[in-house]
Amino acid sequence: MKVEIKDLSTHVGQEVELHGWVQNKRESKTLTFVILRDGSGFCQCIFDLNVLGEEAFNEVSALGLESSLSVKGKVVADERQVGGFEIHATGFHVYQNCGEYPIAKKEHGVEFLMDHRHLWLRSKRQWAIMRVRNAVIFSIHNFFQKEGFVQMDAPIFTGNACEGTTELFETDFFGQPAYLTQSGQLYGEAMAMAMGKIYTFGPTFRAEKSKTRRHLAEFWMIEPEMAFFDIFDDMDLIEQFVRYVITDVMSRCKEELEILERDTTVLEKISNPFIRLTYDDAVAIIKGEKEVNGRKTIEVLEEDLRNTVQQIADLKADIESRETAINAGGMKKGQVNFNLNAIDKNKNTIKQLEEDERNIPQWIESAKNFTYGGDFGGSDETVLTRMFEVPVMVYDWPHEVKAFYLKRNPDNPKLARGVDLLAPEGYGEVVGGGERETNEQMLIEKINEHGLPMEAFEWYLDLRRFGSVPHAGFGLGLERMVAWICHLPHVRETIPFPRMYGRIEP
RNA sequence: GCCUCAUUAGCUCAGUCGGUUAGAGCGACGGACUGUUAAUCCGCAGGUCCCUGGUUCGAGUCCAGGAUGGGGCGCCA
Repeated sequence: MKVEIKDLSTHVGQEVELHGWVQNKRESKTLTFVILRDGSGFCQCIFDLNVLGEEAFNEVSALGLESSLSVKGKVVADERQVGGFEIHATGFHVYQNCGEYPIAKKEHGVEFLMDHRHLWLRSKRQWAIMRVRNAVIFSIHNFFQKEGFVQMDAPIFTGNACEGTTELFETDFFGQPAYLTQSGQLYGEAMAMAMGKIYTFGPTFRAEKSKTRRHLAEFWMIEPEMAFFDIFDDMDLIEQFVRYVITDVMSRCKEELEILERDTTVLEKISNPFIRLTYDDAVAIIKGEKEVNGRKTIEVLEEDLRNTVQQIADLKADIESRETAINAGGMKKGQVNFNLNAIDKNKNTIKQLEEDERNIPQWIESAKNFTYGGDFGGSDETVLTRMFEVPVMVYDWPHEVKAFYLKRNPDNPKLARGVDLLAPEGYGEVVGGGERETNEQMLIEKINEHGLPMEAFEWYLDLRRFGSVPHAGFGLGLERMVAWICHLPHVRETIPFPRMYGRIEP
């Protein structure tokens, strides 16, 4: 009977047939252990010389990693195994025995792995990440659907740079210049006026030459837009939404998060209320004028820097002692390998820590010198979120630094009702949104101020001419959300084939 | 666009003050051993030291320029 690995628990004691690839293999004289992966899971299959006979046994022993095959055998429960089951093979069919597989069972560099992304996706960590991504997408749809939102799609080709700020990819649309969308936001507003509550879910393109762990040139964004919502309704929804998605994904991806060695106690903090700060309060905290739990940002950062320096020293001492032990001789080869591996790992960690060591002083300077009125930089976000265990929402921004379509605070027209949700653990801005300007005249002023072509916004202004209502929305960066949930060092691992500055293949 | 770090075997990395024939581990391959989970043992193969130019009796090593990549800033989700 043909079954998938994920369903083995319902077939204990039965003869089944699995189809998959050799994820790993260990051989001995009479037994060969193959970790088979079929996309749904991993399962050890045991091939016994005495069961299969010499010819068949030699064939399976000779299989290279990622060879494809089907295996017939009996399902046996075994607690020691990943997934809890193993197969005692009675027969098999090889689809292809492949040669040396490029991705070895050891640490690889980023560039090598990115060049082999089409194969890297098969590895266990990537498998886990892609399943979390899938779960996040599923949860997002679940949340909005149960809340009565209608999913609608914004166009990907646009005729103009709609927000006028970022650089866009230009393309040819039947002889006219066109751009790949940087946001579905404006179209979302039009759709919300038709349906009440909508959300878009699609790819977004930014032509910025960003080289950071948070940026992609092509990424997926979820943009809900709600009629009759103000900034506070918006923040309530953001909080509810983010909490729902994370809680749901944690419960459905236990195995995946375990593979990723994600410390979920940090994620569980999501059940506590999120921090809400006005821009003014956030600036005071960043600059160290206001304490959080009796501590100032600069002190915390300086302590982080000292810890980093200490960690580097500790790791170097560890490397040195291992090297001394190896050079002293008398060590078994296996032990030597183990120590060499540990040294390699430590050296990699040191490289990362040394980058922190170079960056943290810059962040401290940037925090000290932050001038009121400016937008937050990546480092300011890191500094601010470093002070809290839960996501932080910052709202009421100086209107100059935010998009033209944001509504002004009626009590203080210098402030725009935008809100950013900053994730903990250095993941930065995961959500950006706010209440939209409803006043036609204010919008016209802003469009002129930004030097945008008025004729391209006539349709948008119509939304304020015909039944204008308070409304709000936000945009969630899918990849940043996945990176945060999985605790990944870079968003490039959260999308099957990342498109970023300097990377268009594979 | 700016700052910073890097580039040596298929992969991960050593390579001292500029010195003679460039090393290790992993992987691969051949063999021994083993209910194994990246920690057994022996053997074997494997190099355009990123590119160009310069300094020098001599450059993987020093200098200049370039390419590619990592990270940070700006920009943003």
